[in-house]
Amino acid sequence: MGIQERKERERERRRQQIIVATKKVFSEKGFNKATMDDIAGEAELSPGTLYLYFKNKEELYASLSLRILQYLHMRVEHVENDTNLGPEQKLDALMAAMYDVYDFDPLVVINMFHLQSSETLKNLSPELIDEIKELSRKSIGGFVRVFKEGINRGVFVDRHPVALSDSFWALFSGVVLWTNSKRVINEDKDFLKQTLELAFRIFKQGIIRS
Amino acid sequence: MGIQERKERERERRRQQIIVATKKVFSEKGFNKATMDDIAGEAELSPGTLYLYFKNKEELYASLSLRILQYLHMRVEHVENDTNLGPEQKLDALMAAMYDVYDFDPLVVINMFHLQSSETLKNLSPELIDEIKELSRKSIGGFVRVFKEGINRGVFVDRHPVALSDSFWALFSGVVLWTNSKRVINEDKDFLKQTLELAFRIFKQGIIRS
Amino acid sequence: MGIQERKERERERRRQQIIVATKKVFSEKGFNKATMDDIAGEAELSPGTLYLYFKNKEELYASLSLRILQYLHMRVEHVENDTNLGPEQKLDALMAAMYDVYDFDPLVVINMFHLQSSETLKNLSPELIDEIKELSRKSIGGFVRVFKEGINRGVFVDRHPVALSDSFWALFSGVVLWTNSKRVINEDKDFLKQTLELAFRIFKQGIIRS
Amino acid sequence: MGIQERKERERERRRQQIIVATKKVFSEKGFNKATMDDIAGEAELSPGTLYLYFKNKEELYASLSLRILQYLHMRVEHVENDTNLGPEQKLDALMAAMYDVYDFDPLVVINMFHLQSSETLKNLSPELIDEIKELSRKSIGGFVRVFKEGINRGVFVDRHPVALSDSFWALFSGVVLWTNSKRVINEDKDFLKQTLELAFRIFKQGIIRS
DNA sequence: GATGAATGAGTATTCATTCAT
DNA sequence: TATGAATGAATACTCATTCAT
Repeated sequence: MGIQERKERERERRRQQIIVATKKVFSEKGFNKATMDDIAGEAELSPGTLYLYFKNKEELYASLSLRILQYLHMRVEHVENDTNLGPEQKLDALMAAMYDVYDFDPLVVINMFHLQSSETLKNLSPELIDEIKELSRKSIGGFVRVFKEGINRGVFVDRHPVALSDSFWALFSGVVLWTNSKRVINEDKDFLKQTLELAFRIFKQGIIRS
Repeated sequence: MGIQERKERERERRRQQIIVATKKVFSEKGFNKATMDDIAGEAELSPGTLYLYFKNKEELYASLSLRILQYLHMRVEHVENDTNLGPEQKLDALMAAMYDVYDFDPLVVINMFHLQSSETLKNLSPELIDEIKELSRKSIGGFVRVFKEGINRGVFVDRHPVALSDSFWALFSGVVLWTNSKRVINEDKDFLKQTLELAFRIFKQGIIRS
Repeated sequence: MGIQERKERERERRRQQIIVATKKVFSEKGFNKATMDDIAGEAELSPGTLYLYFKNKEELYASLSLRILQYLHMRVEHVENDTNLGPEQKLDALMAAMYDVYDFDPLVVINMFHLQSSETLKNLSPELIDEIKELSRKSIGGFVRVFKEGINRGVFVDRHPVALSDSFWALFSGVVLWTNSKRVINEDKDFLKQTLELAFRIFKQGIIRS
Repeated sequence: MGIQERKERERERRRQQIIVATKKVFSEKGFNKATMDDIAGEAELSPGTLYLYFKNKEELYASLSLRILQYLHMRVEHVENDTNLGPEQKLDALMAAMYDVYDFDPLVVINMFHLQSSETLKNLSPELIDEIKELSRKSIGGFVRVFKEGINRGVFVDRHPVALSDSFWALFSGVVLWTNSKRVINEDKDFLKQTLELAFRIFKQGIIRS
C-alpha cells in the first residue's frame, strides 16, 4: 500500500510538472504552434514520456482546463455555502472568484472554448470527458442557484436564472477575449439571439441613467 | 471597356464563389483543420485556382472578415447619419446592426480574432492589412461617437466613451462565443481588470432591481 | 506563295522575340527559377502563345543553344576555309570565335551542358536533336581538322587531334565557369582520366620555363 | 562517456548512410529532379528521418561538398608540408590529389558550383557556411603558395600565383565538366577575359612545339 | 518507467501545360 | 492565331505518435 501510494504520488507529481510546462508553452505559442517536443523540452522530459501520462495532445490540454475547473468549483462551493452573504454579495464573490481563476491561468476562456470543440472531445477518453462535464455542471449549477436565490428574494430581475448565468459567463468571456488580442479558431452553432438580446438589455439598463 | 468590366465582374464572381466555399468549410472544420483542398473541392475548383484569387490561406480567410467589416461599416455609418434617432435609439440600431452582421456570418467574432493574430498579419499583403485597419477604425469610431453623444446629452452614464464601446463589443463577442461551442487559440496580455470591473458593474446594475 | 512566305517570316520573328526574352529571363534567374510566365511576360505574350512556337520549356531552352551553335558553326567554317592562315593562326582565330560566342551569350557553356542532360534530351523533338547534333558534329569537326593539320605540319604536338580539341573545349568551358560563381546541376559519367592527364601535361608544359 | 560516444558514432554512421544515398540519387537525377523521398527511399529511411540529420535539402547537398573539401584540404596540407618535393613535383602531387578527389566523388565540380549559388547559401546554417569557407580558403591558399614558391624559384613562369591557381582550377573544372554530359544552371558575371586569355596562352604554349 | 530515434501521414504552394473562347 | 484562366501533379517539410532499448 505504502509503496503503491508513493508511486501514485510520484506519478501525480510528474503530471503536474508536465501540466505546468504545457501551460507555459501553450501561452507562449498557442495551441497549434505548441509542439509536443516544445512541451517535453520545457518539462525536461522526453516526448515519449508525455504519452505515459497523457493519452494524446488534446488530453494534455484538456487537463489544463480540468485543473482550473477544479479550482473554480472549489471557490463556487465555498461562496454558495457562506450563509452570511446575500445574493448581491454572493454575485460579487463569484465575480471575484472568476477573476482569481483568470489570474491563475489567463488562458481560461481559451482553454474552455478549446475544450468544447467537438474535434477535441472526440480525442478525449470518456472518463476525462465525464469528469469535465461533472465539474462544469456543478460550477454552473452553483452560479444558477445564486441567481435563483436572488430572483426569489426579489433582488435580481425576474429572469430565468440559467439565462442570467449564461449572460454573466458571456460577459466574462467576452471581456477576457476582447481585452486581449487574439487568435481564435472556431466552430459554430446558432440560436444565440435570445441570449444576445437579454445581455444587451441588461447592458443597456446598466448604462442608461435612471 | 465593356469587356474589361465583364471580366472584372466574372473575377469578382469567382472570388465570391471561393469565399462562400471557404466560409462553409471553415465553419465545418475550423481554420486549422480546413485544408485548401477541402475548400477547392467545395468550390468545385482545383487547388491551384484558389491561388489565382488569393495570395495564400491566411489572405483567403482574411477576406472573409473584410467582407463583414465592409457590411458593418456601412450599417454603422447609416446609423450615425440618421438625425432622427436619439442616443438610445442609435445604440439599439447599432445592436441590431451587429446582430445582422452575426446573421450574415456567425463566425464574425472568430474571424475577427483570428485576423488579429500576429501570425496571421505577417502573411497578409500590406494593402489588405491597411484596408482592414481602416474599416475597423471607422466602425469603432462610429460606436464611440454614439456613446459620446449619449454621454454629452446625459442619457448614458458619464464614462469614457471608448470604454463603453469596448464593453459593448466585449459583451457582444462574449455572447457570440459563449453561445457557441468553440475551439479558441490565444495569447494573453494583462490589464484587463478595469475593463472587466466596469463591464461587471454595468452588468450588475442592469440586473439589480432599483 | 507570297502570303505563305510572309506568314513564315512573321512566325520566325515571333520565335526570335521569344528566344530573346528567354535568354534574358534565364540569365537573370537560372533555368529552374525561370518560369514560363516570366518569359511570357518578358516577351509581352501570353503563356499559351509560347507553346504555339515551342513544344515545351526544354525545347525553348534548347533553341537558345541552337542559335549559338549556328553562329559558332558559321565562324568555324570561315576559319577553316581561310587558306591564308597557318595552323597556329587558325587556332588563334578559333579562340577569338569562341570568345565572340561567349560575348554573344555568356551562358553558352551552361546552355550547352544543360542541353546535354539526358533528362533534357528526352523532352526534345527528334528533329531538334538531330539539328543540334549535326551542328555540334560539324563545329567540332572543324576544330579537329585544324588540330590535325597542325599536327601533320609539325606545328602542334603529336597527339590525337580529337583529344586536343577536347582539351581545348574543356579549358574554355572551365574558364567560363570558374570565373563566374555558379549554380551547377549535374549528372556524371566517367573515363575522364586520360583527358584530364593530357590537359594537365599541356598546362604544366605551358607554365614551366623551358 | 562510453554511451555518449557510441551514440555519437551511431549518429555519424546514419549521416554517412544518408550522404551516400544522396550522392547516388543526386548523380542519377541531378539536384532538382532528386526528391527527398527518393533519397529517403535509397537510404531505406523515412523522409522525416532525413530532417533529423540535415536541416533541409540544401544543407544535405552541401554536406556532400563539405566531405570533399575536408579530404582535399588534408591532401593539400600534406603536399605542402612535404619538404622533399620541388615546386614541379608539388604541382604533380596537387594534380594527383585532385584526381583522387574526383575519384572520391565525380560530382565534385558540380557540387562546388551548386554550393556557391546564392540561393543555396541562403538556406545553409551560418556555421556550415563558415566551415565551408574556411576549408576553401585553406585549400586554395595551399595551391597559391605552391605556385608562389615555383615562381620565386624560377621554375614557373612569372605570373601572379593567384592567377595561375585560378587557371589550374579552371582547367580541372572544365575537364571534369566537359567529359561528362551535364545539366548546368547558372548566373553570370563578367571580367573573365583576362583569365581566359591567360589560360589560352598557357594552353597554346603547352601544345606548340618549341 | 523513461528514452528519443524513427516514423509517415498530412498540406500549402508552385508552375508547366492545356483548352475554351 | 492568341489568349489567360484553369488545371492538378508534384514536393519539401512538420510533428503527433510509437516502440525497441
